[in-house]
Amino acid sequence: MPELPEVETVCRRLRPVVSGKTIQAVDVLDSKIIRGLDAEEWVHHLVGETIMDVERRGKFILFKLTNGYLVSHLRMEGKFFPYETFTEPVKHTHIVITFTDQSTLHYNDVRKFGTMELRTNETIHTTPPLSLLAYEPFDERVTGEALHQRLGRMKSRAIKTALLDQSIFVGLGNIYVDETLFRAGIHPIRKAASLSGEEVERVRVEAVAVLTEAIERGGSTIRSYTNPDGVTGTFQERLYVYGRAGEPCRRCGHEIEKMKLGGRGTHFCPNCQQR
DNA sequence: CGCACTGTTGTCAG
DNA sequence: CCTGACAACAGTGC
Repeated sequence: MPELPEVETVCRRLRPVVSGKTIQAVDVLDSKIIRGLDAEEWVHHLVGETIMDVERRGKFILFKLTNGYLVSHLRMEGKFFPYETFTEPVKHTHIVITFTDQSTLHYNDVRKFGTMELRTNETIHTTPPLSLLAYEPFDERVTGEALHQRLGRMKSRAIKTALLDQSIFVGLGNIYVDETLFRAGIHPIRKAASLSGEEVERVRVEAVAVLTEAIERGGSTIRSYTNPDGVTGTFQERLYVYGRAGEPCRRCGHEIEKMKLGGRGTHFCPNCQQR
């Protein structure tokens, strides 16, 4: 379920629930989720570890362990369900972590795109996947000037495609990139290199604003099937373009359009976002 | 039934 | 290098 605001919301929810707990057992119901190690070795490393903290880097969740980190990415539909006692896993639950106090944490993922892998304290930030990420969007090193320079080298890419590239800008996914470009008044198919410094700064400011507001509202809950983990955001009520094709623009009343760009559904207002 | 679509990203070919 | 297409998977809706 995740872009940066949803992942941040999950981290905030899980942090008080799992911090300080020690792993007693791990059941791997589908090993496809695990990367890098055999399921057996992976489980062996985890058992006995205490979760010291839950952090976020981009769209990754970092479980800080006594030794190293468990790095988790939810991709399209990954979810964590914490339970106070033993609970029968629901459909599409692939990993069950049992703590020494008998509480559990279930990883559920309908499409099985999500991943979990182990990293040491030394290598976590210097090896993929985290080493491939740009700075956090709230980092002061992310300036309009730096972004403008980087985008200026992308001869043929559309601005939307460039912003979805996590090595260029971290945290935006298909919802928030469309919202960012609407707020900045930039058409999604504009060539990244064609944006002026002033336009790039506007994009940066709006991206940070959208991400911040979405975090405050607990993220967006789009395809709203019930989540037992209680993570249901309300930011979907504040969306200007995503999922609003055919509806009137909240700013000018023009009909919101939807097109295909780089294989992704792309929503925009043809009046507010001129080419 | 068939096909398009879905909050992601790693891989591969040109 | 850069870029776009596609795959990984399961479900929903038309």
